[in-house]
Amino acid sequence: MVYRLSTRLLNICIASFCKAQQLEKAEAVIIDGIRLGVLPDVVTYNTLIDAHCYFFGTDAAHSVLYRMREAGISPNVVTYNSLLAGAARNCLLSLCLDLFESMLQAGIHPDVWSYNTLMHCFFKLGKPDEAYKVFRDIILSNLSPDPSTFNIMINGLCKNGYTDNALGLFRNLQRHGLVPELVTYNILINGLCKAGRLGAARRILKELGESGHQPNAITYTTVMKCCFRSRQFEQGLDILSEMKSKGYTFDGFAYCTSIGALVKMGKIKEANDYMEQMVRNGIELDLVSYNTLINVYCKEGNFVAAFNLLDEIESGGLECDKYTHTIIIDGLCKAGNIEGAQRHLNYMNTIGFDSNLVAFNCMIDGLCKAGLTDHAMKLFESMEVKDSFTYTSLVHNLCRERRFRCASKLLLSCLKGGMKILRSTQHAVLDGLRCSGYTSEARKLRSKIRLGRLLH
DNA sequence: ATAGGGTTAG
Repeated sequence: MVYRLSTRLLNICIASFCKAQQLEKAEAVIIDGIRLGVLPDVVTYNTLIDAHCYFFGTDAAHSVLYRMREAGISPNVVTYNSLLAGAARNCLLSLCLDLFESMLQAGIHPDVWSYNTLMHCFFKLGKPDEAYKVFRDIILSNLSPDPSTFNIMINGLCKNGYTDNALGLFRNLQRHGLVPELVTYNILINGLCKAGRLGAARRILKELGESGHQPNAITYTTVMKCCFRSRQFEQGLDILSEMKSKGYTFDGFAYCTSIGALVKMGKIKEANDYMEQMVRNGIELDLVSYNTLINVYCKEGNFVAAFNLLDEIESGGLECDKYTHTIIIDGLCKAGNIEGAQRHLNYMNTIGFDSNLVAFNCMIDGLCKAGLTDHAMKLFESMEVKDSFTYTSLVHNLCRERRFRCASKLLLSCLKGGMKILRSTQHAVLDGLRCSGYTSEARKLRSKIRLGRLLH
């Protein structure tokens, strides 16, 4: 009895060190315990494995598993679930499947958590059919699905483009008398909104209000983002002030959503206020937050501060990504520093981001606006992938320079690539050709545009 | 455990 109690205490102690990411202290406690005659048990090792998965990855966790077996302790379903979660987090599908296999071979029955994790992994890798098979297995087996099963399903269906199925599953739950959790509502509202189904999203939001759940900060951030995404800026700002006045705590997500929208609206001063508040409140900055802040600095022309943050990212052990570089390049272009932008673009290419389409688009647009159209054309020709942004910048600028035949050529290759381009852009080219006397060219272009519409 | 945040043209 005394022994069991001690092991429990040992495990509680180890769990708190693991949670604080002090794994060497956890190990030291194990050694002390052994010295005192208190041996680690399966819970001890499971705690360690879970923490290793989280902080150091699956390989580290597997070496703990090895030590566990050496110590003569057999893994159980919890052990495997931790390993599965680690593998799923890193999208290591084949590892997930291997773990399932060895679990079965060891005679350990997977539980709902195991299945949920596998399902989530399939969804994350864009394999909704496989995920659905797992879901069916849960239903057909004598395990019963838990609320997370449905949340993972609804989220996965939304993320993979099956919004209607997600909505259907949600309604099915309600028909069976199950009360959806707040998470479920949040998942569905976000999914519907991203699919452009604003009416349905609003309906679910209303139902959430009638459900007895209190919306949380995530609900507010989600809905706010929905408004901004659909360019309903005033409504988004209303939700922002409601969130503030109701005393919700802002985390990095809420701040970044608000700051990003304010920058887009040109409210740089307000964006800066929120930025200062965010830092003052001690929000730990991750890469997305850094990028958001760098964007604010760029848009207010404070490139010293922007580049300082760039250094801070790297010295803090994070790595700039394509967003960081795009924000810098676009910022320099918009501030009229074309040479600086070109320099950063070259630098970006040398460090391996040479297929950053958005950054190239920003550079093209910047060159165009600076009147360096030929330079922009050269860059355009060197690009392997182009999209409608690329074409729109160039076509508009060529029209401005009254080079309508060149614009027409580009417009055609854009349409031939199956890319959508605004009617107003097409009309700019057509009208330009007509007004400058190229009537037959205009006619030809118009019929080709019509043909293109039929084909795509 | 499952939910929310960052970049470009007109």
